[in-house]
Amino acid sequence: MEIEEAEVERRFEQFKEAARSAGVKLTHQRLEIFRAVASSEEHPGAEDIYQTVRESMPTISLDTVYRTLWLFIDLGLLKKFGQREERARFDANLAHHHHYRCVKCGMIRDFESAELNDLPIPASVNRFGDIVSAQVEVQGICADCAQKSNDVQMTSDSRTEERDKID
Amino acid sequence: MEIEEAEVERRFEQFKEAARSAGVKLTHQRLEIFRAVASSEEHPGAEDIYQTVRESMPTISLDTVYRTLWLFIDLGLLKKFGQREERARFDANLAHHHHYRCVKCGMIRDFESAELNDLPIPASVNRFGDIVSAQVEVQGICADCAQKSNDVQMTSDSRTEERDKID
DNA sequence: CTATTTGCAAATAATTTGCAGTGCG
DNA sequence: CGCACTGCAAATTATTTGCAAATAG
Repeated sequence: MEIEEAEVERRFEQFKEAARSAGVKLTHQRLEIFRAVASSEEHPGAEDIYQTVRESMPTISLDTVYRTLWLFIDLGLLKKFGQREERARFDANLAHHHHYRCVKCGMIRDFESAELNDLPIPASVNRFGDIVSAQVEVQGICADCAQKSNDVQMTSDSRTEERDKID
Repeated sequence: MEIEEAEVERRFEQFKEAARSAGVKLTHQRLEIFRAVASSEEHPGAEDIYQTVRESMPTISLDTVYRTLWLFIDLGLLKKFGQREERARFDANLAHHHHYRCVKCGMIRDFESAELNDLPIPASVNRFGDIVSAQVEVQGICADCAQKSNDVQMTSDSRTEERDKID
């Protein structure tokens, strides 16, 4: 279940470097939280990470785990699985299709592609289990959001507000 | 923003047929909820659907919307966007990669594929906006879950429990 | 008629926030 | 030694549940 030690170390060094150059403090909590994520191939949730880190650091709080994870994501040191889905979204299109989603506003649109319906899934995937279906998720900035960031142009620093709305 | 009327009607007739053969009652609420999802290309959330249906049916309650949506999904009349992510999950693998996920237990694993890293995204997708990245999501039943359902075999009807755990 | 389904209000679960104390750089 | 960071507890948001009244077939 664990990632190879060498890879964990590599991720870890890269992390420390990036954190320093971003000017964030390398606290014990942050190091442990990063290590917990980097050494798991489970795509753990916040609660899982909390439980893991607690073993070596019993006083850590769950909210520190959350704050730290979002911080790392802002810094590009971690990714969320899929975009953060704050809520369930529904689809009445039962045909095989693919998705485009805007990373700014969360807009999702379906599209069809016969070619993408028949993807060359590597044989190695079979080691995980059966394959039932597969589809493509495309991420981008939708036309509306591109428009908006043009409007705002250099009139203000929109970073803070963006973090709220999207991820 | 709306789906063509003909397509909505097609989905709607298919829905009524399927609901009848599943023996569920075709209440006014259910018809309106289905119509709201089928006529939107927004992949609306439960709250969005609630607000839409309320316009024609002001006394409907949000929990009816939820119950109805999950019912439709059980019946295969609707799909959720992505699998229902009940919580955020994190990934320290920053390289371009793809995902396998078990639809039973939610297990997620990364895999690499140079071929899938360069997908032929149809040009029509550009109408939505820029493309930043794209990856493949494979769904299946993982080896563990396949094992388990073998173990249980015909000893009991596991349907109820499954609904809890997965979707 | 009568089992389903609904609306309401209260319960959960995941995540976020305000605040005062703590420790990294 | 100051400001970023942390822990705590309370707040919020999405979703679920128990129960009595309403209704589809």
